[in-house]
Amino acid sequence: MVTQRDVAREAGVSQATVSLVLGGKRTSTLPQETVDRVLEAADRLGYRPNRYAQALRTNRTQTVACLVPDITNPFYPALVRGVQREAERADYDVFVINTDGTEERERYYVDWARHGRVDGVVGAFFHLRLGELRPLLDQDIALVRIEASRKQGGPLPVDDIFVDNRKAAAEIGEYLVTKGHERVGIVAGRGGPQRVRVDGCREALLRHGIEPRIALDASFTEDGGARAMELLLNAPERPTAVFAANDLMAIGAMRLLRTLGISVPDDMAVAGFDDISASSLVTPPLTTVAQFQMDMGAHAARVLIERLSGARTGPGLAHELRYATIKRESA
Amino acid sequence: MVTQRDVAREAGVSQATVSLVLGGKRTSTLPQETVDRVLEAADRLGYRPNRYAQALRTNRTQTVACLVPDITNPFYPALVRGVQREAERADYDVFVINTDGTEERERYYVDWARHGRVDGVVGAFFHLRLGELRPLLDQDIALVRIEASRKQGGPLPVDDIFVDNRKAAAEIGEYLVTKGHERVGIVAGRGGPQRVRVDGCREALLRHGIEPRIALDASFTEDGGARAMELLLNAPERPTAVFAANDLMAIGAMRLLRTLGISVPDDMAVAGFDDISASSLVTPPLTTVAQFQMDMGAHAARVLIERLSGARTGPGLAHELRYATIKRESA
DNA sequence: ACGAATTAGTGTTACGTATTAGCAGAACGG
DNA sequence: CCGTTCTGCTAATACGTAACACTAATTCGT
Repeated sequence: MVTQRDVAREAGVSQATVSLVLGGKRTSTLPQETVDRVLEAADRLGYRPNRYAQALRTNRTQTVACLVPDITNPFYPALVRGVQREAERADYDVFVINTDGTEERERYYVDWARHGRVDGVVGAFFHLRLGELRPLLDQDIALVRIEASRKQGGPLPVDDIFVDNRKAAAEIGEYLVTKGHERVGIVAGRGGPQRVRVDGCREALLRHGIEPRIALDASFTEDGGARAMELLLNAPERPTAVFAANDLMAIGAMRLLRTLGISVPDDMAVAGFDDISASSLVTPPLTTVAQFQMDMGAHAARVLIERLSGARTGPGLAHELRYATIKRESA
Repeated sequence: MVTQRDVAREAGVSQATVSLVLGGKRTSTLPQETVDRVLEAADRLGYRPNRYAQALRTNRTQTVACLVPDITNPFYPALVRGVQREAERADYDVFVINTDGTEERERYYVDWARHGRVDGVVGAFFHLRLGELRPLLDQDIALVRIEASRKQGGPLPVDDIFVDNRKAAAEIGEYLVTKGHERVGIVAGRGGPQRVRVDGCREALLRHGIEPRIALDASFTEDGGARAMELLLNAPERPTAVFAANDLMAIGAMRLLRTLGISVPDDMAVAGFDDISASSLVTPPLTTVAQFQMDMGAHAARVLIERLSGARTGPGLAHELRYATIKRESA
């Protein structure tokens, strides 16, 4: 392992000089000749800075954490990829952490992040509120959140990246109404961003005098979607359309409908949310809301890195990103 | 930030003693009373070791890297999750890196890993051979590879985790034959694990006197699958069944077939490989080979950590993991 | 009773880097 | 010609930890 001392010996200067040259600081305006000599020596020996020594000295780790509920949830890989792309550009490494969307693990990893392993965090939190994230800021760790609705900005330097899930869900609700549906069901999991989606859709329907029947299931997976769908089917006044708060649940619902011989969209229209890759592949293809996760991750990382470099200061901003309703054949 | 010095002051001992106690080494068998006092002080102050200082001192980073082509490829998230689960258990953090399956990026990140940021690497390499990975070993960085076929083990301490893709693909070939198909096409991308899949299926077919027509496309995506399928359709003696070397290509092929009004499986049987989550959701559900990616990742991480802890030594082993052919409705 | 062995620690150092303080010599001003 | 200001560098230090080499006090063996 080549150190600055080795480079210094090779170039006939001191370690301090090597550090000055490689640090790139113009504080002590070294003559070009010396700079060249050092750079050439470093290159010849294949010098690479020891990030751990740098971190110990500077308290900067060139590392960020990306906290997501579960990388195997098809919503998150693209988001993570976006973060990684921008982080790589700025020479940061990325720890990817799964919180499972549990409060315990969210807490655990916020605490973990507080203890010097990272300079900043991009996180999608299901449980933790700003107050509980504050210890991060106190430790001078930058934080960008991925959110499902606009949070009112306080004075803290926490940026939010969000897609207006409420509005998007409302758009789906409106769409179902324009399609002539008068009895609409909503299928959702508990917690996470599901709540605002349910609310948004419901509000839109109420504006048209439609009170949707809402079926919740503990888990927002295919099975959960099927179970919740079953609840709706067994209730009196079966709906003619259903909005599922995410695509997995929508697909689970569609599967149940198929086994029961209920045709989609003729007997039951189905719409989802997220536009996971499977959504365009199922039969019929799913009407849903796309969120451009890669953009979200990339934007989050850019903002985080601006905070870290000092290019961005002051209270955090809410960055609204676009969505798109994708009308396919299921509704 | 609480350091050992703070704990030492609180407990009325020296920093060296704190290090001994927390290091857990029984070298100098301290009396329980002192141990308790130190532990209690550490707990009271909320001491957390500074990993960067530890790394600088010990050359051990408690960090591993997981190199995959692309986290947004549905094959990899579960694999990554498996790695993370086992790494977390052993108190390692995980850098997740996307190589895009390009030689340039694979090289770049092998070089990156050589420079002290990680203790070990779990990697799925498309291009780099053992010789090019050797620098890692020379730097005493452990390496476990994710492979698609058994590699003959040399003396190097590199473990391979693999599923016998050749055999699995052969099984699909056999299955198509038992279904009565006599003209079979194969659709695949170039490079990566696709080659052994193509070979395995082809060999099985040849054993039954069937020479498959093979259509390659540069990219192993849906679009690539559709393009390759088109080649097969335009050729004389159109096949009655097609094996796609991964599910994305199979799904792309099925999509094209649907637009052309060719019924699956009646006019054209389709089989894939990987069992990505979308495969069970498409219509008709796809016959394919499941690989239990989470197990692969977890096993890889366990082996890696055994290497790091010294629990495993000597030449690397090839660890064969199970697969399962999943017969659904598409073939 | 006395040397040897054990116990219970401590002092010190090194890891590789960034940074501050400062030094020797040259250039400069008057 | 002497004091001042640059220029071009270096010595020293600190970051937090692990581990080696010690020591002082106690216990043990015979």
